[in-house]
Amino acid sequence: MSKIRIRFAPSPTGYMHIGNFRTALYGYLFAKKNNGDFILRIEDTDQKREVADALEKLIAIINWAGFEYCEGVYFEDGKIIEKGNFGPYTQSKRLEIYKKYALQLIEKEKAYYCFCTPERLEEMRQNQLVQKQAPMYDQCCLKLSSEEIKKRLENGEKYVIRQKINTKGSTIFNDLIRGKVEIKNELLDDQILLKSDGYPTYNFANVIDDHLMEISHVFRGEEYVSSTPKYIQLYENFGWQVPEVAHLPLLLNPDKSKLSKRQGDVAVEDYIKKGYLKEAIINFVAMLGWNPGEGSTQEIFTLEELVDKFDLAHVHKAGAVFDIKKLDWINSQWIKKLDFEDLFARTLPYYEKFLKTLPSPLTPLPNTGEKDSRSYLKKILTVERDRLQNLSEVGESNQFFFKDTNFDKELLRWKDMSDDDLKKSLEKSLAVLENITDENWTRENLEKILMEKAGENRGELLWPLRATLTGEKKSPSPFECAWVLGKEETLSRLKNAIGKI
RNA sequence: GCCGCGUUCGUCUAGUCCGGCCUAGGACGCCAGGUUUUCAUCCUGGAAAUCAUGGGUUCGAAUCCCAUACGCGGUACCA
Repeated sequence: MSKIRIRFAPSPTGYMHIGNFRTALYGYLFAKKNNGDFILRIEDTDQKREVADALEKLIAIINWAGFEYCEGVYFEDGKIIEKGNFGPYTQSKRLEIYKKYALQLIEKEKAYYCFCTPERLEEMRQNQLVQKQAPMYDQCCLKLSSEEIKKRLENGEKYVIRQKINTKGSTIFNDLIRGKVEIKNELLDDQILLKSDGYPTYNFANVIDDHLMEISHVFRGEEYVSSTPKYIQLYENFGWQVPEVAHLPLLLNPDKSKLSKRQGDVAVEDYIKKGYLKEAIINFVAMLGWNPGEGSTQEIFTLEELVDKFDLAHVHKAGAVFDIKKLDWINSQWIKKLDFEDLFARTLPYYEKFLKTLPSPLTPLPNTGEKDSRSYLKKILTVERDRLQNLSEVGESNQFFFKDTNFDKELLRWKDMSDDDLKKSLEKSLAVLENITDENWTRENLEKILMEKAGENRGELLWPLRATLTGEKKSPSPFECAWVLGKEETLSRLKNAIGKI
């Protein structure tokens, strides 16, 4: 058996569609699992859709996700480069190759020149639609004599090259996910292989490149199922071996239509921006259409585990609705699971962004006895970690760590406490906290000492203290807050409140 | 319209190939209780699928066969 080679072949359209991302993931998993090659090819055959920087961004996402590939297009030292023995891997650099093969097909009478204008094609299509016929090319240019073709070519007339489809019988192919698929050939259109701008269509370039690059397995979305017979005819026309194909189920909107921009975010970049970890996105997207089978109830997977467990037999045939709630849950699981320093490094940008949204952050950050704000942020993250659904929420629900709190006597009051008792409670906290030395100012100690002092009626001591420190109804425990704020800031907030009662 | 593919709790799914262990299991979400001064985390429990529908085969069907319905996809000088 020849080597397994899978390619991921995106178009640089400006962003990475999450469905496309999953195609990349499955291809990567399958290649790795089977010790095969994973290759990145760029399908930039649509000049109208060219977007600046799209290629760099696309490669950045692949790298970010950790889908290592051994051949194809790379972005290194600010430059786009290519590596591998089957290049170029950028289709716009392969125009001569496509032309050569298209001409070969014409010689074999499996393709022909077509001079029809887009206008004529559109009119024809409308007529067919009105007559309730399937829109299909009428093979008008197939009837052209070789002299006429030669003349029009010499006149510099615009042309495309069309595939001459064999419409007899039907094509049967084995889909690795769906099993046998049969499509009648009479339904196939004489599709365009080479466009008038000299670029190939996706349909043509794919076949040529997959063969030339010795791709063994083609992974692509379900939307290509009905085009597959046309590709197979192409392989057969050239006398090439047809690769194995696997058509992946679609990702769906909540209304079951194909996942689209209109109903939420579809770009991987959007999810990164919102603070979803790559581990969570990969984990989630992998489970949309695949499961480990054998009664496994495991929900959280690393990339390595996925590589180990992945198999085509458990890929679903039906599309899967993209449920953001489950992504949120998986993300929160990963936030808890990740190594703290790693998590902090990834969270820092979100903290910095958050800091900028504050109208007047405490400047400098509360005097915590720390040398820099970074260690202060670390303490906050320790406290926030279990509460985060995604990284961009950082800081938001704990703004009191960054700015002064408003004094609200009613909030401070535990049940129907009198002003006098309230004051006594805060003074008691103050007295206790004042006696704790800087080195004993740890979360554990604060909890131990305060719980001890609070005794039976913990609410009477702890509620006013927490409310004083945070100015919020719902927030982390007073121990955590006092620990993060540090001794000096904690005492200052307490004294301030006592003075106002 | 035509063609293709699909259909198990609201959602992701196990089970389907090799019928009985399925009065259909897990997870998210939801609800209730416990833990917590509060929130979150965590723990326990609950509601939630007549296995799209109808027929057939069989002692027995989510599982095999047929039909129907519904959904989605394709039908481009887009990929």
